[in-house]
Amino acid sequence: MIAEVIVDISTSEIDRIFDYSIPEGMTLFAGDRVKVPFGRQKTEGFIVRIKENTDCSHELKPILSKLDDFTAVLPEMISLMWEMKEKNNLRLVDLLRLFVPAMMRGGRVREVKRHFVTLAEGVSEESALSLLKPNAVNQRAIVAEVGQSGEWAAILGEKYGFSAISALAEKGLVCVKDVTRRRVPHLKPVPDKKVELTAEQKKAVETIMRGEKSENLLFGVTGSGKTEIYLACIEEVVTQGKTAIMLVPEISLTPQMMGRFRARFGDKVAVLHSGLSDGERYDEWLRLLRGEAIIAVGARSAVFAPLKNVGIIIIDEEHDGSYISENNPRYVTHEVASFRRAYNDAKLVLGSATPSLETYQRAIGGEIGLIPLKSRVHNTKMPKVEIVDMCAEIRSGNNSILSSRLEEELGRALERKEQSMIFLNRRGFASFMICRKCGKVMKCDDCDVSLTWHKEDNLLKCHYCGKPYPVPEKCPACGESDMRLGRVGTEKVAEILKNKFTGVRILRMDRDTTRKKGSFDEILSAFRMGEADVLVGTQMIVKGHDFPNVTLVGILDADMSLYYEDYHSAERTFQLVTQMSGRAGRADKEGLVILQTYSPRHYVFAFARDNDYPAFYGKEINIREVTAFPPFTKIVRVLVVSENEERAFELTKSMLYKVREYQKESPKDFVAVSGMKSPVKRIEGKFRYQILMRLTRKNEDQTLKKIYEIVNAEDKKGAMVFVEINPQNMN
DNA sequence: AGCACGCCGACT
DNA sequence: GTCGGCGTGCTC
Repeated sequence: MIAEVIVDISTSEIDRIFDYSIPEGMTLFAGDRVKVPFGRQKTEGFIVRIKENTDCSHELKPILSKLDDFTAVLPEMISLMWEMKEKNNLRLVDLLRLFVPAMMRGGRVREVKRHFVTLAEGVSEESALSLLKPNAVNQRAIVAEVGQSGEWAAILGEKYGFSAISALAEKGLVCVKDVTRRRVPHLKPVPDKKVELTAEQKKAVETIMRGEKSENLLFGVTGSGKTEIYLACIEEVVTQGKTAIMLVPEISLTPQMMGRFRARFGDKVAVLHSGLSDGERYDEWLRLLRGEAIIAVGARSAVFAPLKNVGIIIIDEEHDGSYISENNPRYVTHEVASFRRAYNDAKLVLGSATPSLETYQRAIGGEIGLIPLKSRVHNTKMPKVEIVDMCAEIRSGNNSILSSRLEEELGRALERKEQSMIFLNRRGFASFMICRKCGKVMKCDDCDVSLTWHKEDNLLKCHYCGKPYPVPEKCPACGESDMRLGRVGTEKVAEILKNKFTGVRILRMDRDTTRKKGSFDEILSAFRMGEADVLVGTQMIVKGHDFPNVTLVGILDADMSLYYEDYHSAERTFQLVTQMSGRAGRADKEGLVILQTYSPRHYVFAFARDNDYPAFYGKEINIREVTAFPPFTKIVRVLVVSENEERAFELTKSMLYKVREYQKESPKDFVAVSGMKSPVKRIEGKFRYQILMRLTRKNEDQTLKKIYEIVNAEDKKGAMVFVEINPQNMN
């Protein structure tokens, strides 16, 4: 027999099938990991198929050995691998690596064996206690603690002394065994208040499980009880003997939600997220593969959980950017989930209060089901949102980042001894140009997308059509000469607050203050405990935890994401304002949100203030259609990276020429094609050039295939080429 | 990714 | 005369 093997070396030239002969007496399956001779060395590889014959002309080398005592990659995942290669032009090894915990590769798996103490066979807690003298306090305590379930010797020894354990073992009352220790991620179970579902929730569960659509958008605001619905659906799936995957955004892996899953489903839950150690991740993964755990909860990579017979996949906060992997194997969690849903004939649930335009469009169009949740479970009121015109502030002489209105309300909140959150909208380092007086932002005439400043040639450029514009000296709208590139920092804001309000206690949360592991939770819990009056932070304070004592939320420079140079910006801003508003006044107190902006009349803010997603959607989708942006088109970026600028340039030019040739052949498949330097021209000493195009949806699969062909045919020596579909950021 | 084969400068 | 520089070519 012959095995098709993908060798575990991540290079494009080697990323193809190599045939090996299977030695007599070795049983192997597709998905097994094996050791193989490769060239003059030995390497690990993945079997992707077993077959009878080979097309290979020379003699095959034999497989040396099987690496694990289980099949690491499910047949489903091998199908998924081919699908993802076809759709995204990814390397097969990179995909296989995604399916398997990093720790397994390179023969680094070591099972940790530890002494585990249980009651000896035929010995009950009572009988053991009756045999022990009353003064053998430690031994009696150990017996009581070991009870039915057993305990680790290390833990018992620390509390009661190791001699007591050995004494008990000597008497034959307990049994000490070497057991592979499971590195369980520590999760405090939260009391699972299993409440009766409301009629609305019951109906939602019914529609998800037995409705006509197998994919549904669960559309409801924070506090509308989505988690209850998820739990109920999973419970039902589990009683059917099937498994479940629950996905949450990376940052909102709140201990609360995890805790509720653990409380409801106990050991049946395995968690998979980036915070785990390699060992923990491996153990949890193996429990899923072996069927010891049947519910996978985690961030985007958990969508690859090695579960058979999946009954339901849930993507909570489906609009969240963390569901899109931006590096090496680039993938969109929804697409993977959709594949697994179909493969297993399972249910797929997308949950959000502010769905991505694409998802909502699919729901409205009837492609997937739409389940709206209207009522908030605890009947809390949505906060009042006030929009403050920052240009008016400047005109009236206030040059501070804080509007007088926000300052006033901050003072009041401090007096009332209530907490406030100040959100600073700073993302990426792309700089747009804004007039400090009238708020005019420089935009592309053709694309209605704000222009980005390119440092090298001091030009403003459109990232979608490549058109360059000179940097204006005066505002073209009002003639003001104070045109600036927008940018602020949390440190600065904290400093200003300290000067304005003496004695105010401030916590800062951004990339800098959360670098250390665990500091994220530390800051949040300190704030919850009331150790500070104001929390100043970036993106990361938006999600997750609710703080019952927060009644004021300030959003500084809400436009920062609005004029961020991509077409998503309005959508992102809406999501952000909505979520940030959800932080204010969640309990019995009414909340206030002060939203500072240079463009107070922008439609996003009105819709966000009224909490009217459908209206926002209606407006935004119309703009996308008129301007030919996703979801009506697909944006494709071919990024060329090389240490040699000439090489990057030539390669880009050559591919651009071929793309243009193809565009001439079928012009209807393209909206736009352009080639230019990447906005950030040099990263880590490597020059970056790019080809940007927008494809119409009708023929996108074929057009993409053609683009992949062009890229793959190119001789890429001395350079790297990446093809990105709908890239989130375009540095 | 490795590791060999291959064709040009400073050393016993 | 040889030892070794790392350029490029191949791996079932």
